[in-house]
Amino acid sequence: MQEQTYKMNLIETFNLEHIFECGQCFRWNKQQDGSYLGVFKNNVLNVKIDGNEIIFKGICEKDIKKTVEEYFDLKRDYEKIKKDLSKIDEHLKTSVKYGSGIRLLNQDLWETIISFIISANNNIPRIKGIIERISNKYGKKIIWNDNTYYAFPTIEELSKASVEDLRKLGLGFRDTRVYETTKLIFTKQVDLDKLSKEKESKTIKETLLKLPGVGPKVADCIMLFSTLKCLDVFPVDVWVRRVMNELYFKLPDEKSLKREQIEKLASEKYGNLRGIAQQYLFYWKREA
DNA sequence: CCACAGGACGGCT
DNA sequence: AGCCGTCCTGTG
Repeated sequence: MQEQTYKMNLIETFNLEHIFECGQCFRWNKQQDGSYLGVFKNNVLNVKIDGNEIIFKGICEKDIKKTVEEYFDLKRDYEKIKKDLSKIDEHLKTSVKYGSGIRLLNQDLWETIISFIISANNNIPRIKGIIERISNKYGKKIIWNDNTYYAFPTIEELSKASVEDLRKLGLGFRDTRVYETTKLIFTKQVDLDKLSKEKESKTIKETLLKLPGVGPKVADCIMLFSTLKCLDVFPVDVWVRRVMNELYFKLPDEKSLKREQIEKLASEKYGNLRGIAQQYLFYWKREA
């Protein structure tokens, strides 16, 4: 495959750190020169800010412009979203200002499912390591500039892995969850193509919850960070619980609210864009 | 060496 | 229905 380049003017709603360090992805790494390099599908891409330009360069299966527009959610009007969210209250206004360059990536559904099953009870460096090892072992090799990269394995490729294989790669107790989920998806007992066509968030979530290792939080992350792009979910992890409690309830850390109560509040307060609101709040509190 | 951090799940009430 | 111990590994 041939190297391609695409350049566009830098916009307010595009910041490398905000996009890649807000917890939505695990295969992007900062380089010496401040650019980021990542693998998604069969693409290897470098993204660099140079003065007033964003430069995308790498190996792409399809046209790089189309690939980038889709993956970086460039067709969505984040300026409008930020304006709307900022009107809601001061907390949101502050967090939107803080994470002004956040965009929600359109990541491959299959990869996102497995990645977030691995994320359960886990920290980001370890999650990244596990996904890297899975890709190195089961994914297709991609060579660019004499460097070797590995795509995330396809459903079929990962279905070759046994529970023991997965355990050796450091998944811990998540090995059986990944194994069973892969089997359900490979045999189409859970059909991802059908799921992708489904429109109702409620129905999508019900289906995702059938997968071993997918609970309420992981399901919400999959819906928000993949091509499913349901913006009307509100993933509640310990950090979000802390932020919401701190901002709106000020209960002692021990007696913080239940997930359902936080979801309800988010739904009432933030409406159908609450998924994006969650990202601004999360990034803000996590970094600051 | 032990304590802790991080969601799903199953067993219990 | 809700609560709680357990699952595994890296870090301090």
